[in-house]
Amino acid sequence: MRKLPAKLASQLYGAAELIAERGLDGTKIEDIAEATGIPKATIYYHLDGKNAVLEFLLSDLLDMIAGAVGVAVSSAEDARTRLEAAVVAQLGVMLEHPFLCRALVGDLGRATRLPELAVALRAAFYEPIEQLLTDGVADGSLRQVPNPGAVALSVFGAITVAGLTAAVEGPSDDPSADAVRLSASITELIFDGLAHHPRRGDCEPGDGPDQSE
Amino acid sequence: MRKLPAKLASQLYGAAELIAERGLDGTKIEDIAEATGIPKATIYYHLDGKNAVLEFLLSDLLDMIAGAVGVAVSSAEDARTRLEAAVVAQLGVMLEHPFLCRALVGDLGRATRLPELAVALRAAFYEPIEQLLTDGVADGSLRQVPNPGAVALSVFGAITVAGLTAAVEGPSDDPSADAVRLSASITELIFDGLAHHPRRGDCEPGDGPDQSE
DNA sequence: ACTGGTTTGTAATTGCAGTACAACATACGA
DNA sequence: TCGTATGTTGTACTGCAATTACAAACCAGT
Repeated sequence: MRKLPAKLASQLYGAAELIAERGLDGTKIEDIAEATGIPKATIYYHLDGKNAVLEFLLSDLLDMIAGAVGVAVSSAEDARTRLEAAVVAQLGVMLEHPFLCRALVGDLGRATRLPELAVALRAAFYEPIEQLLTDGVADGSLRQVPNPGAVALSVFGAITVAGLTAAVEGPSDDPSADAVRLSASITELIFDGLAHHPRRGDCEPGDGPDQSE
Repeated sequence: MRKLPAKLASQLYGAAELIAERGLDGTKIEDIAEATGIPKATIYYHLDGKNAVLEFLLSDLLDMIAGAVGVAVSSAEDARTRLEAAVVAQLGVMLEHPFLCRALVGDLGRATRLPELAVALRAAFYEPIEQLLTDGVADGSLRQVPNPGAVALSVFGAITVAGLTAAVEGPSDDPSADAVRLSASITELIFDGLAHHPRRGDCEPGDGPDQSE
């Protein structure tokens, strides 16, 4: 796993769509060779096999996500605001790279079984959120919940599943606009929930039925 | 895909742990034969191949989930209450069958590429939630959101990711107690959100900071 | 031109899924 | 009891595709 020459790296992306479409199993090394223009022997010279191709592509995606989220998270705002920014950032990268996302979903199992990727996955998706939730409690922008771990996981799930689904459903014309739209829905859910309650600040008891519970 | 004799079906479960551990790729048909005690030739007599083994195991899991959720959903309560029950039901089944869940995560890609399973997946996980959200708006127990589809997807993601992770992390001594605990965290998130706000009914403006937005 | 890394074509080699088939078992009605 | 249909299983075989081996270029830099 030496560092792959840049030219080859860029050619390898030509295999992303193929893998996304058919899964790694359904993709022969020969197909990858043909799609990328890199001969089989050369692929094997640089990479350890088919898995390594996937690993390369996905770790790149995860790095991009981790990077974008990292920027979003390190602003000076309160945690709630940074969480919103992180969601937009994460979805932005995902929608920007639908094929890689599809490949990720399609070979998630393999990905989690490749140790490096499993770590990168956590780092890209889960850890920033977990951190923001605890930050939010500290700076008062988010409320304290009884079981932060489980909640962080659910938030992570909400964002990631929505993003992956959107990415899988179809490449969009304007990924970043879609990312903003989608993240608005998600943040509304995770901040305000689905129950009826007065919005922050206003307080009309007539707003929702209040019998039960 | 005739209907597999009950005895074989039960033996097949012996392969779940193996597949969960190593993935379907890493599991040879011979291994499955050995683990289940069903000879290879017999497996091929009844099933169409390795994928069919996974398909059998997972469709069974999905049926169980769909069944349990179906019961939870069809009570006479309001949608919000039924959604809580559905979450408990879904998590209950998942935690009851950690190996199957691990196999599901591990071979999600394959699963979504097997048409029958893809449908069963939607039916077990996503559709009941989507339905409950619209029901909830109708009966007033949940509020209307701007983009119901995206929100349903996020709710689905929140529940499912939390459940799968819990199932993957390790078999528990008391699955149903864990399911209740976990579902409490999740429902709190999806109903009340993470922002500070007065709980339904009470209304102290001093409760949360109110400057921004 | 020499050396050490790359690149690539062309064979092997290997492992495993899936298939073929024959022998055997079991059930059940005639 | 026999015959037939259906299931069970061992064994050998086929075929595909991943991986490896290797030799012949190629391309710096010195």
